Amino acid sequence: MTYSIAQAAERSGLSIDTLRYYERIGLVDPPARDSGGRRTYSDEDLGWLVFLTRLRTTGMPIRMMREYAQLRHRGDATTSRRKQMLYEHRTSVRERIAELQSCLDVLEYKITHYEQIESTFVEGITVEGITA
Amino acid sequence: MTYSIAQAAERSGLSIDTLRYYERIGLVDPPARDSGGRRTYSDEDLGWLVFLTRLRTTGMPIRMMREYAQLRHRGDATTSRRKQMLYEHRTSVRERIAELQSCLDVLEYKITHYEQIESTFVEGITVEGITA
DNA sequence: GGTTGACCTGGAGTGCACTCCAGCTCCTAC
DNA sequence: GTAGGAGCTGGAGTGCACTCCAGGTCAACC
Repeated sequence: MTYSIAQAAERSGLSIDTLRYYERIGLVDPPARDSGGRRTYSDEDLGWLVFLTRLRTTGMPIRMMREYAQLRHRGDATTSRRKQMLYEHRTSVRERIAELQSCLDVLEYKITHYEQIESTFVEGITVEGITA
Repeated sequence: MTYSIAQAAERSGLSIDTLRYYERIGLVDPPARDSGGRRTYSDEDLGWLVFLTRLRTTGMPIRMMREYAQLRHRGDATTSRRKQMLYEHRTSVRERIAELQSCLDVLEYKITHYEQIESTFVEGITVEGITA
C-alpha cells in the first residue's frame, strides 16, 4: 500500500509542505517516486511520520528528532543510544506535564477565588501563597 | 518594597530584556522610575509578572496575554470577560495535558517494547495499534 | 575626577518551525 | 488536444518570542 503526498499529509496530520520540509532537512528519508516523479509513501514511511508527530507534539526539537533519525539510519548498532534518547525525552515530558499541572492548579485557584483575588492579588496568593 | 529590573528578573524568572520587551508591547504597565530614571518594580508589578509567567508556561500566546492585560486595565467592568478567558485557557491546558499524557503512553510502550518494535514498527504498533 | 557597573533607548538580529510562491511537469477527463 | 488539478523544485517569506547591540546616562566608590 502506498500513499500520495496528500494522503500521507492527511494520515500523518502534517501539511504537504511540512512533509517536503521534513524530507529536505533529513528528518525523513526521501520516499519512493512513481513513474511521474511523484512521491509515494509506504506504510513504513507513514509509521515513521506518525512517530515523529508524537515526538514533536511532546516538544522534542527538530534537531533532536533529526539526531534520532540519523541514529536510526545507522541501524541496530545505535539501538541503545536511541533508547537512551527516549528515556531522556520521557523524563522531560513527565516534567512538562508536572509543570503544566502545577500551573493549572494555580489557574484553578485563581478562577475559584477570582473576585477576591482581583483586589488582593499579590499579598494573598501570588507572591506569598501558592507561588512560593 | 521595590525591586530593580535585575531583581524583578530574578524573582519572575524572566530576563531583563524580556521585562523591557513585555513593557514595550504593553503586557506590563511601565513601572515607576527612581530619581535616576531606572525602573522600580513594586510587589504588585511582581505579582502580575509571576502570573504572566504562569500563563506563558501554559502556552498562552502573547497576543492573548496582552488582551487579558488590556481588559484588566479597564477594571472591574471586565471581570467576567477575564474570568471567561481563564475558563477557556484552563480547558486548553487540560487538553494539552491529556495530549501529552497520551503521547507519553505511546512513548512508554515504545520504550518497553523497543527491540521488538524496531523491526515491526509499522504493523504492530504505530499504524494499526495504539496510534489509531 | 575617573573608573566601574547597572541601567537606559531604539532598533536590529536570531532561532525555530514552518508556509508560501513562481514557474514548471505530468496525468486524467472531456 | 486542451483544460484542470496534483505534484514538483529552489528559494523567499512569515510569525513568534525573544535576545543582542551600540552608544549613552547615572550613581557610587576609590
